[in-house]
Amino acid sequence: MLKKNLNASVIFHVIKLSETWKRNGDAITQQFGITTQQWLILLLLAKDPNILYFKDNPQEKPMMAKELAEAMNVSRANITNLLNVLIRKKLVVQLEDIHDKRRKRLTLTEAGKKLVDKMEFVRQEYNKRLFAKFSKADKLQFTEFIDTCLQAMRHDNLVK
Amino acid sequence: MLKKNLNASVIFHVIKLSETWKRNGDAITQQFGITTQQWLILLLLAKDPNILYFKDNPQEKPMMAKELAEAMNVSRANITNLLNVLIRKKLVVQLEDIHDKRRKRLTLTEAGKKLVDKMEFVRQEYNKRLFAKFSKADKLQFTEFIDTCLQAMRHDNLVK
DNA sequence: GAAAATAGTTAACCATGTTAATTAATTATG
DNA sequence: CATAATTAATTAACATGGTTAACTATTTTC
Repeated sequence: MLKKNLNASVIFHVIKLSETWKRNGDAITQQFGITTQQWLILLLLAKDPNILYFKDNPQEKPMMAKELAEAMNVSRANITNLLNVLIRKKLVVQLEDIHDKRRKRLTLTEAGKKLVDKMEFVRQEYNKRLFAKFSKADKLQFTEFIDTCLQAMRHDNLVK
Repeated sequence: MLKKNLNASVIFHVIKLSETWKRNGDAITQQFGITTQQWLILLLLAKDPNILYFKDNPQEKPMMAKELAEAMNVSRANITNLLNVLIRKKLVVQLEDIHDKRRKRLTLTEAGKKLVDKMEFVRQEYNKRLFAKFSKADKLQFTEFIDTCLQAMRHDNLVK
C-alpha cells in the first residue's frame, strides 16, 4: 500500500509540468514545420543564453555536433540524424573547420535565423501569459530549487 | 540575437530537471528489468496517491486501460502495447468486468505487487538524498508554483 | 612513424508513440 | 424492440527519437 509522500509528489509534479509543456511546445513548433527537438538545436546554434548548458560551457566559435550532443545529453549518432533534417530544410549549414578537418562547424542560415526570430515572438507571448501570476522573486526561487536538485544529482551518485 | 529572459530560464530549468530525473529513473527501473513507462503503469495500478491524476479522478475499482491512457496522456493503442509487455512478464492481469464485458479491469499480480514494493524502497532512499537540503515548506512552495502553472495552461488556451 | 584519441557517419535495432480500421458489447432512440 | 450511436479494446502500418557497434578520416601523442 503506497502512502502520501511529499518527495514523490514533487517529482510527479515536475514530470506532469514538463510533459504538458512538451505538448504545448510541439503545438507551437508544428505551426512552423519543425519538431521540438529541432527547435532546441536551432536555439543552441543561436546561443540562447537561457539554456543551462551555456553556463558551464560558454561558446565562442560556431558549435559542433559533439557539443550539441553534450548539451542535449543524447548520442552523437542521434544528433547526426536530427541535423540532417535541418540541413535538408536549409535552416542550418555545416562547414569544415579550417584548423581541424575532422570538425564541422554548424551555423544557422538566414532562413534559420528568421525562423528563430519568428518563433521567439510566439514563445515570449506564450510565456508572458503562462507566468503572469508570478513575481520575479517567485521565479528566481523556483529556479534555485531546481539548481540545488541538479547539483545534488551531479555530486552524489544517487543511483547506486 | 537572443537575450536573457527569466521566463525562458524557468522553462529550460524544468526541462533539464525532468530529463535528468528520467535518466536516473531509467537507471533504477533497468535494475529491475522494466522501463520507466512500465513502472508508471505499475504505480497507477498500485494507486500511488502521489500521482496527480488521482486528485481529479479518485478510483474505487481496478483501473481500465482507457483510464491509464487518460492518466498518462497517451493513446489507448499505446497502452495496449505497454500492457502486453507487463502481462507477458506476469506482473499484471486483465479480467473482464462482470457488469460490462467490453471493459477489462487491470490488477497487479503478487509478483507485480512485490516488484512495486522493492522499487518503492529504492525510490524513497533516492528521494531522501535528493531532497535532503529542502524543508517541507520549500517543497510545498515548489509544488504550488507548478500547480499554478498547470492551472494557467488548463484555463487559457495558451497556444493560439 | 605507429598508436591512441577525436569527430563524424552509417547500419541495425528497440521503445514509444501515432492514426485508422475492426470487433464486440452496451446504451440510446424513434 | 430493432437499429443507430457510443464505448472499450485490439490490430496493423507507420513515424520518431533514441541507442550501440563498426567504420572512416584526421589529429595528437609518445
